Amino acid sequence: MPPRQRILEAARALFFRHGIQGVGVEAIAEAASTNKMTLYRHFESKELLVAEYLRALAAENVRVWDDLEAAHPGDPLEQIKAWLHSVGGHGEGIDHSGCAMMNAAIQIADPEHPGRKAVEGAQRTHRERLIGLCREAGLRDPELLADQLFLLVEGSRAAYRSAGPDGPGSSLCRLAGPLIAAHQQAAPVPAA
Amino acid sequence: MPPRQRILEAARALFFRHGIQGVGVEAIAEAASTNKMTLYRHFESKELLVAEYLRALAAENVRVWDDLEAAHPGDPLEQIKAWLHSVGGHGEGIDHSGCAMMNAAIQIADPEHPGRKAVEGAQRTHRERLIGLCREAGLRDPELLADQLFLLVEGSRAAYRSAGPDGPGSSLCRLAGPLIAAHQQAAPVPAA
DNA sequence: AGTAAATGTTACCGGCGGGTAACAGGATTT
DNA sequence: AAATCCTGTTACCCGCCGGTAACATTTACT
Repeated sequence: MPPRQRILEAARALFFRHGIQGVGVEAIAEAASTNKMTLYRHFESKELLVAEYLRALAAENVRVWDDLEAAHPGDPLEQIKAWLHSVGGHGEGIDHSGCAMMNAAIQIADPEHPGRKAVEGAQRTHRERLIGLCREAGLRDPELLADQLFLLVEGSRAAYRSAGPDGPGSSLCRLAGPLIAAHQQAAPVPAA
Repeated sequence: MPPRQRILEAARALFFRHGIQGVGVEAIAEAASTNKMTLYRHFESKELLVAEYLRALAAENVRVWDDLEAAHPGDPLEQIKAWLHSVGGHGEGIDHSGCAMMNAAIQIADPEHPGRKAVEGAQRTHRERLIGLCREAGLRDPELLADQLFLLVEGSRAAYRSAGPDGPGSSLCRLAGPLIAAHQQAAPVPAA
């Protein structure tokens, strides 16, 4: 396996565990079974390494969506549900890329950091894809529902960090289910 | 104003702008119109300063709830709506303490950090208070609705960081409104 | 084989950040 | 006025971290 890929993989694992600012380049190189020098032959600086790490994260994020589409072709509603299940459950097989994305968005305070564009772009395409799926599924108020689900998922990730795996974020499907069901009805919610 | 309070206030401002790891003790002291030495006479270490900063944040968080209760006595539903409005809108007058709480939860990777207990406790009481209000308001499925609102708000804060003030987090009230309305009906949501 | 490219190794630099020592000045109490 | 407490100032230590130089080593290509 080429060292560049090993470095990105090691960076990913360490960034997720200790935070972006919490890990030094030397630790990354060591975890990648190489040294600082070769790291700097592949990446100009730590900033750009972080940026590329985030781009890779974004790429994997869309890959998750593509896999879901391949698993449930022509069934957008099932894709949404499968996605909720893949980010909301606990145990193994969970997609943590979105969570890592959110961590990066918070840990990178500098608005000029090259990684911020990657994060913002990923979140944007993420949301648009969700809106598209809600629309394809023929759900009422697709934009509204998509934003609700989007925030629910982001909140679930945040709660995972602050309340642990047993917090309110663990029951994403239970929380999102009635929301989706409410948008499957033909009539809008009656006013109070 | 006593230096201890000035330091906490300066720390709060700087932590919010540049992140906890992004600001050094010297910058905090300088922003508090004092120096590093007096800072260390009031706080054993940066870790403990952070912990106390988070405790103060948690205290202000419950104060916000108390203010809401005082503003709408005996009307839990209005308290909830006012709270959503205070964290969801943009411009001035927004409560950023919860957002700072979430930032801290993500920026502090070390599970042994003394500030983590403050964060976890704050989130717990926060959620419990929300559940209590939903129950008092006579809403259906108060725990479910409370968790939905909780995640929606957390997600809104996260989106604020990754998508800016005009992202999906800006329309919290619009997103949460139908959710609350759905729980005001007597009959449960019909199965699909 | 021989050459070029990529990798490994060591040592180093400069800066910064957390934390402390020692002393000087100001305020308060009795 | 004396003693005490709190504050301000300066200087310093140590370790880490981002980044680089120089050279040795291996790999790969032809």
